[in-house]
Amino acid sequence: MARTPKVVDDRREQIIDAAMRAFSQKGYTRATNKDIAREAGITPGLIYHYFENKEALFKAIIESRSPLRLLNSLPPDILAMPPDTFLRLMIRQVLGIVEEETFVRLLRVVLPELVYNPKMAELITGLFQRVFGFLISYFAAKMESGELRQADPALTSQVLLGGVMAFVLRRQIIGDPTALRYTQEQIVDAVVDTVLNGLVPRV
Amino acid sequence: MARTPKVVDDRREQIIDAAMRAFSQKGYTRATNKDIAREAGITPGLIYHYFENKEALFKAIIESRSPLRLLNSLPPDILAMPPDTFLRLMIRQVLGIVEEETFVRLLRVVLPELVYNPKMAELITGLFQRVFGFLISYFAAKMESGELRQADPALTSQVLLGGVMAFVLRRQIIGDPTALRYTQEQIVDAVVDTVLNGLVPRV
DNA sequence: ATACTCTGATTAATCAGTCAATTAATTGAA
DNA sequence: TTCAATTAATTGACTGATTAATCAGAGTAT
Repeated sequence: MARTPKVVDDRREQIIDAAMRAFSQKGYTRATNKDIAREAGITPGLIYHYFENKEALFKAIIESRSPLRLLNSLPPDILAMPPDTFLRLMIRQVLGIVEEETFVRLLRVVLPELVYNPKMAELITGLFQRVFGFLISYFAAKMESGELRQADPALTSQVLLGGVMAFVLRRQIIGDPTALRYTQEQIVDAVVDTVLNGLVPRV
Repeated sequence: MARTPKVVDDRREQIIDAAMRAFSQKGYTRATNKDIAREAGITPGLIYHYFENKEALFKAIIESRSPLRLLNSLPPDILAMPPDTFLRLMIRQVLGIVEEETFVRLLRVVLPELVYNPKMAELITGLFQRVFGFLISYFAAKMESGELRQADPALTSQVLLGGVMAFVLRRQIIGDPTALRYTQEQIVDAVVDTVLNGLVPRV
C-alpha cells in the first residue's frame, strides 16, 4: 500500500519535526533514516523525495526552527525603561523562550554539532552577536546617562546573559535536579538582583 | 613487521591520548577505530588488546582525565580570605585550568555525549555539586558574618560560576572572536567587579 | 493520461569487533 | 653465556551488521 490519502499535507514539515525529535534524542550520526522515518510514520526512501540527503535535512531543521522571534517579541519602548524593569523583562522573555520544549530540543540538536562543525559555530556566533549587540547598546546608553555606573558593556552583557544561559544548560541539558528546583521567576530575581546591586552590602 | 621494539612503554595511555584527540575532533560516533589507531600510530586491532570495546575506551578517557585537581590546587587558608581576594583567586584558578588545552579537549569530548547520555549527565552533576558546594559554603559563611549581604548562596554561586562557564563555552567551543579578545584577567575582573559591586552606582 | 507521492527492495560502503599468524621480549635450564 | 620455550604485543585480513542513498514501480489525485 502506498500513500495513505492526504493524511498529512505538509510532509516536509512533518519530516523536519520527526528528524528534530530523532536527532535530539540520539544525535545526528546515531539517528538513522529508519528512526526518522518511523518517527514520521513514513518509509526511509521518502525522505529523499523532500531532502537531498541527511545533511540537507539537518540544515533544514536549523533554518526553519531558529528562534528569531526572541528579540522581536519585546515591547518596542523597552529601551527607554529603567535598568531594573528592562532587565527583568528581557531575562524573563529570554528564559521563557529558551526553556520552551521546542527550543530545548533545538538546543540538543545544535549543541553537539557545534563542537565539531565550524560552520555551525559561525552561525551561532552571528546569532549571539545580534542578541549581545542589543544588550550592549542598552548598557552603553544607560552608563552614559549615569543610570548605571561605568563598565565594559560587552563584558557586562556576557556576564549577565552567560549567567542565564549556564543556568539553562544546567537545567535543560544536564537536567541537574538542584538547578531545577528554582522557578524561572526566582532565577530572574537572582540574576537581576546580583548584577544590579552586587553582593557587597550597601551602606 | 610486528611490534616495534618498545617504542612506547605505556600503550594504554598512548591510545587514550589518541582517542581523546580523535573524539574531540570528530565526536565519539564519527571517530572510527581506524582514526584512533592512525592517531596512535598503531593498527585498529590493537585497541582491543587494551580495551574491551569502544565504549570502554571512552570511559577510560573520562576517568583518567577528569580535572579533580581543580579544588585541591587552591591555598588551604582561602576560606578565611575576604570576598574580593577569594573570588579573584578562585575564578582565576578555575579559568586557568578550564581553558587549558587538555581540559578544552575533554570538554569537547564530554559535552556532546552529555546531551544524549544520562549516565554522563549524572557524572557531571556530581562534579558540579562538589564545586558548587565549596562556593556555597563560602558564601553562606560570609553572608552570615555580614561581609556579604543576605542572598541565596546557591543561586549566587550559580550566577557567578555560570557567568564564567558560559564565557569559556563561547570562547573555547564556539570560538567566538569577540569573546576571545579578552584576557583571562579581564574576565576575572569583570565577573568579580560585577557580582560584588553591582551595576547600580553606589552613592 | 499525466504528474506527483510513496514504498520497499536493493546496493555499495563503512565500521566495530574477531582472530590466526607473526614478532619481540623474558625466563630459566644447561 | 646460550638458546629453546614461554608469554605478551601487534598486525592485518576478515566478518557480520548497519546504514545512507538509489530506484523501479505501485498507488493516487486531477
